[in-house]
Amino acid sequence: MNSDSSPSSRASSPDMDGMFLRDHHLHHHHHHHVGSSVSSSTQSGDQQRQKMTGGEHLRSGDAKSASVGSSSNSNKYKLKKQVTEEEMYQLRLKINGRERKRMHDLNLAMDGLREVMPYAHGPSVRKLSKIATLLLARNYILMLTSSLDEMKRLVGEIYGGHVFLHVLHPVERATGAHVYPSTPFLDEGLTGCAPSPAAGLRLPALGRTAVSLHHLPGASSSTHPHHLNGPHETHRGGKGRDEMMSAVCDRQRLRHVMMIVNR
DNA sequence: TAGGCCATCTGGTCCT
DNA sequence: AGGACCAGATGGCCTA
Repeated sequence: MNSDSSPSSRASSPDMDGMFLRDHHLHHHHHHHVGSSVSSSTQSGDQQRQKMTGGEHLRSGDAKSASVGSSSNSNKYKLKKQVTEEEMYQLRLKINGRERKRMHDLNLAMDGLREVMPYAHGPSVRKLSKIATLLLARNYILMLTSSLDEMKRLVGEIYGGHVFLHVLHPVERATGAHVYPSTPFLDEGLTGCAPSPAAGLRLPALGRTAVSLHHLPGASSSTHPHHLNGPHETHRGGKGRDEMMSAVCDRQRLRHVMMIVNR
């Protein structure tokens, strides 16, 4: 399954069963055979299967053949040796299929996360990348946590401290410093300007695909399709927080808040 | 065209 | 032993 069903989706994914073995995988110890691997990616499944089951298909780098060679039990060795190439082919297909399913499930979970993220959804909006989704989610959680804490403090003040429930933010617990999301959800993780070292999300080493911070949706530009800033404040005491406070002052909503707090 | 993002395959490791 | 998980490698698609 291709999880990209949005405008950002690829036009097509290679035939799954057909690409179970690329040329560069057959030549596992000879990576960077660019020329041959390019053509192999367009081969049909039958063509690749023929390679796999052909005379020179099993290199020492192959997992199963390697396990055969490393076996210390001679009987086991003979049994392993009897595994036919067809069986190995089927096993490879099976393993690849499991891995595909695992990644698809991961992508489904990522889609579920995107659905609850505060950014523009829609068919005309490019969906968040995986890294952007995770960074946004983290900062969104941080913001919600501190907002909840502030609501509870306000409720406590209104009721003369009788219902004062100060829930320490995880970062506060770790550092003793009070935490407010001073930047848009995504911005914090992207810039590394987290409230504290404990909260700072360091960008992982992304290999050849280094993330361009300024290109991530909503990171800085308000003209980008994703407005992560949206109705949420960009700093302490911003518009979003004012709205929240006014909402809390609404008597009906205050009752609702009290129900939640005292639950 | 380069860079970003992604899907897929693969081999290794860990767990049940 | 088999499955889950992970990271590396590779090629395809898209966009600035």
